[in-house]
Amino acid sequence: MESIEKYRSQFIQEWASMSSAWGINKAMAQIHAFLLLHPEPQHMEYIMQSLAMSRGNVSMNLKLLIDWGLVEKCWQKGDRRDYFKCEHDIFEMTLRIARERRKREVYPALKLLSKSVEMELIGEENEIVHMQKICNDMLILGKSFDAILALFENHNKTDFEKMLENIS
Amino acid sequence: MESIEKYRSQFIQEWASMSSAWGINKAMAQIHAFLLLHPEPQHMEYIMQSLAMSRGNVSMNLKLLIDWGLVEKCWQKGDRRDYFKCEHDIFEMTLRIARERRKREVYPALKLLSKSVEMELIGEENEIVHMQKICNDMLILGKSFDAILALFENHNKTDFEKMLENIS
DNA sequence: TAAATGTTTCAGAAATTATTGAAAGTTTGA
DNA sequence: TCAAACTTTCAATAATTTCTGAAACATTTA
Repeated sequence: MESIEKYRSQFIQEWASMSSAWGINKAMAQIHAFLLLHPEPQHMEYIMQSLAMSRGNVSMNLKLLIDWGLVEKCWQKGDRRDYFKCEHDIFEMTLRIARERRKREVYPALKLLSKSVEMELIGEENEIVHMQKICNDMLILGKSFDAILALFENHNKTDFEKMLENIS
Repeated sequence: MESIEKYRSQFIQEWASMSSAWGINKAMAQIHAFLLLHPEPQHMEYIMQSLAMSRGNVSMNLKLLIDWGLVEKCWQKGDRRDYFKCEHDIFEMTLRIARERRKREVYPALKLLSKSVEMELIGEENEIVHMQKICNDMLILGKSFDAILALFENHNKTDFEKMLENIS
């Protein structure tokens, strides 16, 4: 008969240890997992205490999570403190992550590639043709992935499940 | 009539500046872009000089690129130095990146989620049910993405293009 | 309006990651 | 077998990123 806190913090630690491979910082991953695993909204004091993290760090990373659309503020009546709740629907959560990554990571890459493809170069034929081909190929594949993500963003869970059935 | 070197290094710099958002280190991104944009294999000395990077750094990151399956060593007859060439087929390159990321990032996450779902907990009903549900939902969605990646890995470019046509 | 309660910001400190360069290691061919 | 040519490793250093905590800021209510 172990307490749930123990399993929760173990999960949070292990989840956060993978965060750098996924390109997000550890504190952000911890706070997100913490809110995800709690059924009810939590306030800052309790997050700070549970994760042994400074007020500044919690505040900054909650703000980042809000920017990503993964967490929002809410209030409990009779309590002046801000509470924070996260999206508990995993499909919806994934949609939001996909949307942000598309905006922050995919789009700048496509922009650089388009610019490179459009650039008109003269001289040293072989190498230029090669560079243009590489950029063009990356642009085409990049656009395909972008299209897949856009599609994912604009469909609901049922559509996605149907697509998965068709695909396999 | 500008020299191609200028455009090449500009591309390499801008591409590498996005690397941290994609979770890979700058030197690795630079070397990969450098080899990608050169039609012929290159040796270490030239990479070091072109990217103004130390021997150790180039050596280490070439090794990492080889581990990722993105670069391989080759030789030119009459020359004892190692030359390095990268996969120039962008679709094949993407396949290899997908395969590695699946192995390094997706699989450990699925493993943790499975472990958490299988864990038998007693007491504090509400919170446990919630935690199990979240882990289970993440596991299901994670498996779907893993399946999509696996599918991508096992098909060729033509299959992929067909899928894209059907999907839109 | 002022005290109480709560939140955000930000400069400096700490931790983490990346980079260098020189020494050790390896391979080749005379 | 030895020297020449080249590559790898790794301890020290540098750069970057993250975190802290205290001060500034904001809001509420008596």
